[in-house]
Amino acid sequence: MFFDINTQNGVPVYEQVFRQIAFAVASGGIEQGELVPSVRNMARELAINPNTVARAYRQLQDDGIVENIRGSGLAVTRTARTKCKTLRVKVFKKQISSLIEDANNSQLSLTEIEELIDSEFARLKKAKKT
Amino acid sequence: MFFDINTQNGVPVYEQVFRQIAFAVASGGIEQGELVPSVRNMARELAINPNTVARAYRQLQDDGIVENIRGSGLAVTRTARTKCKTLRVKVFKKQISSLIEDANNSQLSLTEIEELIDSEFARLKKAKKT
DNA sequence: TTTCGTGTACCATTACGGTAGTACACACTG
DNA sequence: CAGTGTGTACTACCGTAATGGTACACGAAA
Repeated sequence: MFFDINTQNGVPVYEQVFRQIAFAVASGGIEQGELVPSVRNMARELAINPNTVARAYRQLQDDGIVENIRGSGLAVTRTARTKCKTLRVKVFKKQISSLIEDANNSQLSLTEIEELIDSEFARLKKAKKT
Repeated sequence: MFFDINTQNGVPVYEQVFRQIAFAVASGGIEQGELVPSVRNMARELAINPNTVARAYRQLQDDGIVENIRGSGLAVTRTARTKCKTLRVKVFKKQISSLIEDANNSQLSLTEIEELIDSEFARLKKAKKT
């Protein structure tokens, strides 16, 4: 399991841990029923405080991605993979919605916004080919 | 000139002042060459600290929307209206770019992202009609 | 039972953003 | 020149988010 933590980019460490676990689950890097690394192991490996890891794990529990097996650790739930995906979609919807709304509230028409997004996609697709 | 400040929604006060001035300029509410309300007047009117207003004004200067006429106040620049628009577009591009990139980095394909955005637009257009 | 490894709750510390208070330099106006 | 109104720099305070340190409760394993 490879994780890398960047403390310089403004994204909270616990958030990075959360995302990377969720990503590993979604992409099949961790199977259902499997235990995630213990709070302390993970903390040692990443050279961060156990409590920071615990915070990420708590969030994973709140979202139903892992569950507490008392005395053993945290296991990936049966529905985790689906949940990761729908959760991601949900978050994205919220973000895109508020972004568009903001833009529309400050002198950008829906048409203009659509054009800007289209050109961004064109850029990305082109970049991917190379 | 009507401004309303909301201290409960998490958006910094200075940011709200900045946006509302920029919006007023972009929509023609304040003409070029016109002076914006003085730091102290604006502060009194909104019942906030002059320094908070000053911070917003400084940002407006940095973006070339107003300029300092020593002893008189801050005047809307000749190019302000254009600048407001291009600035807004620039900000939006940056936001949409990082949003899409993030999503694409976590199990969402470009195609899926495009579909999500499309459905969001459909929702908005429908909402606008009513 | 004893030992060890789980997660977790609680509190302290730190860092940072936002805001406020004060004092200053300058230019217009009379 | 005197007085008033500009913006601005400097400093300090406050709240909150992020992280770290410690102690606890519980279950598995020997």
